[in-house]
Amino acid sequence: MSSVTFSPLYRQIRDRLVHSLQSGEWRPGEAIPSELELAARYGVSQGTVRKAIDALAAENLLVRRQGRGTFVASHHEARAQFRFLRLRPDEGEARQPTSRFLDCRRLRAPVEIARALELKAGDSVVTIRRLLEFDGVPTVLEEIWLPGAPFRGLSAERLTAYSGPLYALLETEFGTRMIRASERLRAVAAGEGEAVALGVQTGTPLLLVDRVSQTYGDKPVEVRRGWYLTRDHHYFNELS
Amino acid sequence: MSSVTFSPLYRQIRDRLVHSLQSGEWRPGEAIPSELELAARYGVSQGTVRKAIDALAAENLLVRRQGRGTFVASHHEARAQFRFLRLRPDEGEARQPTSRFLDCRRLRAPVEIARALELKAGDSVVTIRRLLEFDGVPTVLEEIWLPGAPFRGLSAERLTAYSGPLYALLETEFGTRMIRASERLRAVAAGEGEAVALGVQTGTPLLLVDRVSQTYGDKPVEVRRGWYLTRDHHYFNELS
DNA sequence: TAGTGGTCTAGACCACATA
DNA sequence: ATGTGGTCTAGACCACTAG
Repeated sequence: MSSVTFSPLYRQIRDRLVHSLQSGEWRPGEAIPSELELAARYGVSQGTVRKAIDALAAENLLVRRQGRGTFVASHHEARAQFRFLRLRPDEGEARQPTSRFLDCRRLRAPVEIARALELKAGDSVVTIRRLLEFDGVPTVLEEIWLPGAPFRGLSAERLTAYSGPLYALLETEFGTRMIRASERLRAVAAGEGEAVALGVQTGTPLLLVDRVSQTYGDKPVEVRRGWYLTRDHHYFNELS
Repeated sequence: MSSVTFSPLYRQIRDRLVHSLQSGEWRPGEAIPSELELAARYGVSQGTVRKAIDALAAENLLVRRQGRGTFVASHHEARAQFRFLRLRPDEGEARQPTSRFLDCRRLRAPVEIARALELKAGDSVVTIRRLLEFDGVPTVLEEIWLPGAPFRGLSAERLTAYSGPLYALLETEFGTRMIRASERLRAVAAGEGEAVALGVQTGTPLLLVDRVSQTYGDKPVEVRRGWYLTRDHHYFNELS
């Protein structure tokens, strides 16, 4: 086998596990089969399955729980709540924001959005605008873009009826799980619209956060732009 | 052994390896002994040493190179250059900035700095101000605070004579290696000083980055505040 | 060719959760 | 008591690097 093609067994097992996750064979929050069962199924040793699962646990696709089993990660779990929202209060514990939905429309994808979501120009997309409030204080204004097809039933009513994290809703109701995202941050001056929404003066410095999220297979399925008011909060990041 | 105290063998080996790194037994860039040698030294199997090394490689303290050996990570390596500088150009490849040192003074630690560095109020500290330029464009203004004792010989001349990354100099000349850092980001308006240094108008939105860096044993050894001009650059972050 | 890390296996035993 | 993941071992063989 040529060296550029070489892929160790545990990597192949990892990929088959991802395929099972992607196909919905095991759903978020559920346990996957035990290591010994999987070893038997794939005809490899337990150690090889273990290494494959270790890799997926490191990627946060699976969660190991000693004595209980290995579970498919879910945005409904408490530990996942702050993985994709890095804003923290300057003082005190991080708290769950409440979201106020301002808008939810379907339209044809603008060129920029289409490119980021790997759609054809003119394909249908859903756009959402919302305001996140911490303890009643408007702190983040967000503009979200999703491909229309996988989120056909998404509407303002559906969003308003739900109180948890958006990604949890998308995971449960539409079977699309966000597993990774990349963000680009900038400092900008608040425009008219942002200023009104966040209750600050035009020109106030805001943290602009552009995000592209991906699901299984590195497929981009969300584009998001957020304006963060960092008067009493900050964006937290660990470098290692 | 009570469950709160339980520490697996590979974890103990990991800690002994860290101790050897901290004591300078193996220096940045050098190879550590082979897995079999270490297994013999510690009286455990190769597999256990392997797991300990895997953990340290995941923490970026060691770097594995198949066929060659395992090496102590160093800030002199190309792969480390952008681990602690997350600013990237909006267009094109990331390039190494040049730094212009504005100031380097020794003084008694202000209360805030002393607390962050776990010093006694009044202990000696070194403070550095510098400007990072990308392709000649001033883009980051930084104010750095280091404890005085470990960096006794640090001076403006020493800094100016050196052209590489600051952490590489601190590692080589003073034996202190930064291994981890946490950052807090905010958007702020440029004050008089920042505006002049960066060549922008007062009030221009800037990305304010506050960092605390740690060396072995989670000991904080650097406090840094940076003002990032995000006109043509952005702060990049991966969420997973 | 020798030495290094990388993969894979088989088996024993430990820690933890649940019934 | 049972079943799960977690640890540890010993040994065989593969992939890669360097002399």
